[in-house]
Amino acid sequence: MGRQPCCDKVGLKKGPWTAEEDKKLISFILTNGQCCWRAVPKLAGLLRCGKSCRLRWTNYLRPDLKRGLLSESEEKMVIDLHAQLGNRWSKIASHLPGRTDNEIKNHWNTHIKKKLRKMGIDPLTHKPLPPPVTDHQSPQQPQPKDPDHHQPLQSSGISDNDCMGEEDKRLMETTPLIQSPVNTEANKEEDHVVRNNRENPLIPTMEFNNGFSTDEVPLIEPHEINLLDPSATSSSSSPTIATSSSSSSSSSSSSSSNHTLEYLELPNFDWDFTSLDYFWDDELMTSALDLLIHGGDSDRHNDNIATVEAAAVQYPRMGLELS
DNA sequence: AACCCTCTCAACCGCATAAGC
DNA sequence: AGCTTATGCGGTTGAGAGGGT
Repeated sequence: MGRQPCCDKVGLKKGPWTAEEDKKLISFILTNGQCCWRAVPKLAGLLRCGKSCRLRWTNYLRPDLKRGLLSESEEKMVIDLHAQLGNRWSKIASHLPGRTDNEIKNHWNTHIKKKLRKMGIDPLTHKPLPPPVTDHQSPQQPQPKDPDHHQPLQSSGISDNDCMGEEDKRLMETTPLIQSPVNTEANKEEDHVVRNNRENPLIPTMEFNNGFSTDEVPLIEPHEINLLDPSATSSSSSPTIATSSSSSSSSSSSSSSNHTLEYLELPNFDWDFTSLDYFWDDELMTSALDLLIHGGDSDRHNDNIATVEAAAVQYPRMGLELS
C-alpha cells in the first residue's frame, strides 16, 4: 500500500487566494516552516490542497521574492540561460535570486519573446529569424510548426531597426546567438545535448564558463548573488539570498557564517531572513520573527498577526489586501 | 461613458519523477 | 519489486487591468 492521497478534492477551494487564506498560510509557515505540503492546509486551517499552498507560497508569499519587472541584467541573463536550457524555467529561476519560475516564464512569454522577435531573433532557437518569405518566393519552404515561430518581421514591412528601441538594440548587441539545444520535439534529448554543449568550446555559455552545472543546486554562490543584485549592498555581515529557486530546497545557510539568526536554529526554513528587506519592513520583520520564535502561544501573537495583516496595506501585491 | 481589444500574471492542470509503503 | 502517493515542473487558462476608439 502506498501513501495516502494528497487531498480529497471534495470541498477544496480553488481560484484566487483571499487575504484571510494568505494570512493563515503566512502565519503557518512562519510558525512551522516549510514541511510536508500535504499537511499544510489541514494544519493551517485552509480548504486548499497542498499543491495550491506550495504554489501560493513559492510564487507569491515567499519573503525573499523580488517584486517588479525584471531588470535589464536579469533579462539578459534569462535570455542567455534560455539559450542554454530552453524552457526549463525552474533551472533558469535558480540563477535569479528572488525570482520564481512562474514569474520568469510569464515574463518570457509576454515580454522577452516579443522583444527578441522584434530584434529578428527566434526566441525558440535564439538564431536569427529566417529572411522574408513570400508565397511566390518560396512556396516550398514550410513555416515552422512550432507555435513559437511566428511570422517573421517582414510581414509588417518594418525593418528590424525601425521598430527597435535603444534598449532592444543594446539587448541585441549583448544577446548571444547561441544555437539552442532545445527542441520541443526533443526535450528528452536535451540533457544529452546540454552535456555535449558543455564540451563544445565554441559555445560560450555562462553556465559552463562559470564552472557549475545547472543540474546541481545551489547554482549561485553568495558572492555571485551580490554581484547580480545591485541592491545587495551589504559587504560583510550577511549574504543576500539563500534560496534561489522555488524548486530547489537546497539551503545556502552554510555560507552565512555571520548570520545573525543562526543561533536560533530555525526550523527548516529555506529562505534567509536577511533577504526579507526586499519588501518587508523592520516592524513586520520583527513581528514575523516573534511569531516564529514564540509561536502561537506568545502573548504578542495577536499583535504580530495584526502587523502581518498591516503589511497588506503596505504591500498590496502580497495579496493581503483587507477586503 | 461604454464598449472592445490586448496584455499581464496568478492559478490551475497534467505529466514526470521521486519517494514511501 | 511493484504499486501508490507526493512533489516539482512546464504548459495553459482566464479574470482583471489598462488603453484605444
